[in-house]
Amino acid sequence: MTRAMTEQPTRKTLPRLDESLLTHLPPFSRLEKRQIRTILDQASSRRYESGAAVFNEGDPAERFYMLLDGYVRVVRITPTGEQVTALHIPAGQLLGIAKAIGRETYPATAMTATESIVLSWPTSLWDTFVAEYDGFASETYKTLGHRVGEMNTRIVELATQQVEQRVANAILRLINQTGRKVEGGIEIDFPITRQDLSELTATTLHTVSRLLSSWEKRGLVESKRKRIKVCDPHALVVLSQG
Amino acid sequence: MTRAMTEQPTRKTLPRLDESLLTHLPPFSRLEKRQIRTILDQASSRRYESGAAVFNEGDPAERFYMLLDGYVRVVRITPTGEQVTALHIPAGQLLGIAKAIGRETYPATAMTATESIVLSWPTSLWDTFVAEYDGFASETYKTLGHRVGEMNTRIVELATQQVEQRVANAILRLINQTGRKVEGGIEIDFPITRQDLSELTATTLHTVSRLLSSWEKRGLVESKRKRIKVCDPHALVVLSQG
DNA sequence: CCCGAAGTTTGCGCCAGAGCAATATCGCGC
DNA sequence: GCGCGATATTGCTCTGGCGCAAACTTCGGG
Repeated sequence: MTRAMTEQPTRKTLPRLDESLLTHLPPFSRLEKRQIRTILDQASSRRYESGAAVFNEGDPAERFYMLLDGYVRVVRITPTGEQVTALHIPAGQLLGIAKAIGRETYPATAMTATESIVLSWPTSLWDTFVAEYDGFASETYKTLGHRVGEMNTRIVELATQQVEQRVANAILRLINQTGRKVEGGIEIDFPITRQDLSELTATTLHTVSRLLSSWEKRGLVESKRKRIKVCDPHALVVLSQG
Repeated sequence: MTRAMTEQPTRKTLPRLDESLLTHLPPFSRLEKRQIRTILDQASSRRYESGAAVFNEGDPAERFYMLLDGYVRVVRITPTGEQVTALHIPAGQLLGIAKAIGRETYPATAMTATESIVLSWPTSLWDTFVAEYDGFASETYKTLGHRVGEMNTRIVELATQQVEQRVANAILRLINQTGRKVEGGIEIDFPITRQDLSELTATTLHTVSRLLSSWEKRGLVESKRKRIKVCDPHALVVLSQG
């Protein structure tokens, strides 16, 4: 139920950032090398441990971020201390873009799911980015649109599907976003606990554990501590349609 | 469970639109009378019966809309035909703003909950509006931000609250958005069925009916067919916190 | 190598709320 | 004023999955 609050990320400015970090990322892909240089020179870079908070729900939105490497979970914490995961963000996406939707504070907490590398800029630069950099605004809003779609899907799932289907869907989505092909199947390439999955699917870690056990018996998945490998994706898809 | 699809809105261009329709609405409030005139001249206006679809999920987003009067429910329909209400939109807000989030199609269906009056413009004008009209973009994104917040809240509610709390919350939200003060309480000022409420809270009409009956016995609400009046809002708030 | 913390598995009982079904009521159209 | 379809109420049953509890496994640190 309640989870320990993990804390404080070690700040660390990396030597010097290379332009190639950004050139292939959608929000920046239409920009000149020179522009990217400017952007990088204004950025700070930070490494976060796994489980660290990049920003917290309700904090003033002083910076916006680009996740260079790792995974981030966007979670909300209820008055009773339960966590609900609203979204998973893979490397290469912006986060903390409260400004884009006219907010002064972050609407949710962002926690790293693995060790992660993050760039950030002060929110005061947001308007400049939007105005000066071709494609930045439109790509950002595309990301936003995608997230809205995901949230919508999650609402529909929560409203209509059984737990088994939700868990199957969640795993499939993780596999799609972050699957790594391995011997005998596809693995979610970051550590994920039963607890994490239960927060993602609005159930308990017990139920998730039972489901995984049962699937493992049937040969659909294999899982060790914090690792899940899907051996028969198609069967999972069938399950998820229920 | 499944609902009849109601259909086709009667098109009707009203005589001539008055500038005062828009001057006080946030997206247009900073504009000159002259600009508003231009905007109105490009708009078409339409009246929809209660229960009509303004646009459907998946349709190409050819127009965007401003709800002048009435209420609109934004719903998604599952493969099995169940409806899930994602959002309620009161008069004075934009809808169908797929373009704002980089989408080419509408992500959900918008159905009127009452007879409604709607203005619309071709999506091709979107960029012009954003570029030419001061405050239009920022107000739009504020609306969007607000909706994202609502969706988030709904996810958390679905994930953590009991049915009774969800129904109480839903009613309170409707009262806040659209409450009309009447003799002995506050009433939701559009017709809403048990079925509608169940789609809003991801439960069944039976359960909603039972809850309302029980609340009525305790004097918290009074309800007739399609009408709900809250007599003791505070008690409902207490319930909703559970 | 051992210990403790974190993560996982599994059994059991229970209950909120869904499903089913029958009946009652409302209000519109003719 | 009547009849029918849409809406609402209520009783009964059945079950998914949660809460609780206890044991087991894995891993990292000293």
